[in-house]
Amino acid sequence: MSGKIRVILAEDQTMLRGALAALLSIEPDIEVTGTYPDGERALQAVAQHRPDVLITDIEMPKMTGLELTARVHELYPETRVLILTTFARPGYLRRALDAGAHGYLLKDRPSEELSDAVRRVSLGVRVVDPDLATEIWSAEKDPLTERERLILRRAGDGESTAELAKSLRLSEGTVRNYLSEAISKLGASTRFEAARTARMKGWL
Amino acid sequence: MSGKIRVILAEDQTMLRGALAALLSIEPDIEVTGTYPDGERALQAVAQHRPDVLITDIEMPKMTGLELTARVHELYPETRVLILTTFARPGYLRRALDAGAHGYLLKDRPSEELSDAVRRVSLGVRVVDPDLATEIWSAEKDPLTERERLILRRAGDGESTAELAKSLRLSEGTVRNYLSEAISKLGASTRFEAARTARMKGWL
DNA sequence: GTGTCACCATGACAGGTGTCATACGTTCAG
DNA sequence: CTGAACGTATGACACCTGTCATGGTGACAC
Repeated sequence: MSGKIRVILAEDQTMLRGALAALLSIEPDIEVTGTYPDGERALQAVAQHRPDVLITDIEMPKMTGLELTARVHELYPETRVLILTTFARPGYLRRALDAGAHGYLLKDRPSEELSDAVRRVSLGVRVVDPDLATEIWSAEKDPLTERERLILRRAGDGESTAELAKSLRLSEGTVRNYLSEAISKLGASTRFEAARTARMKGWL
Repeated sequence: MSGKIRVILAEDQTMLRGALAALLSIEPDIEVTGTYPDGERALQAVAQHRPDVLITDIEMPKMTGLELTARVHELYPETRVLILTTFARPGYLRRALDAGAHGYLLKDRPSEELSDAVRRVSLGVRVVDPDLATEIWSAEKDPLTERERLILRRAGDGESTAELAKSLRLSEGTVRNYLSEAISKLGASTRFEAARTARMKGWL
């Protein structure tokens, strides 16, 4: 056989990051090559070390786990991606799979499942939380366009119309149009309500 | 010497619970007696096993870590309590210390610090995150009046000016005045920003 | 008793927000 | 090739929001 399964870990909470590394290092057939607190650094590390498996959180600074997944899948398809997240949102699962993730594991699953999932993902087997897998069929589809989603996310974080317009080099009117569209698609009545709704569904 | 330090762990996120247990079990002088997903069960376990140290999260189902700390401190004072939480809020730290906690460690600290904190706490030494310890003295006082706090909280949850006015039997102008006051007291520029700030400081 | 403060109110104003109608270029599927 | 969907843009309108000035009440403290 080809030696240990080489794993890189991306997770922003430091304590959890260290603890997961310890957990995985116990396994004789798994080797943790490195751990990183954000998507950007994890991506660099994947480029350098070409691990067998990348375990990544979704909500992280600088680059989300979903973006990271897409990049890794595109640039280094030999590296399999296992998402490890708190969020049991069908929207996230769908986007993770679309982005090329091989596994989707929840943080409230037993820790014993992690090494198992790593092994299976490293062999190219899909590993998806069974409850979520069924839910994904009955879930509504994200009605937002890429642009609407981006703008709604940032507006929800408190950026003003003017700031958004400037930083995206759009007119303020255009920004308001996108928000208006998003608001009506989500049945909300303000940008903040819309952002909350979308977040809950996992669309941001 | 008196053998290993016996530890009980209370943490609701299953994956983290398992990973922390693995992390601690690596240490030759520490023994994890049991791990529990909520405060009630942890309390029972403390009663049974009388561990040297109880590590507990704050936000947990059934009984919060702060309640748990108070009970354990009262009933089994030989068991030292180490709080392990995401929240760097002076308010939580103060309440934890008042409840009799011996340590307060943040989840974004390096995982290496955990076993160290356990050892020190087991010896009766206080272990408090240094940044937080200073902050607790300089912590600002809540500048909001009762009315401002109430209205800001509900506005932050998405209630509109009109809804607030109707349900509180105030004029819309009055509601806007309170919000305006709160916004300026908190140095914010919208009601939502103000609500977020206040929430972060633990004032809502 | 005279301040001070929380509470409540009104009116007015500037600026922000959500909506609507309309339009143009690009891309991609049929 | 045509239409649909998307991203972009403008202008105009009604309404919402935050601010400010100003004033009234009652409670409590000095």
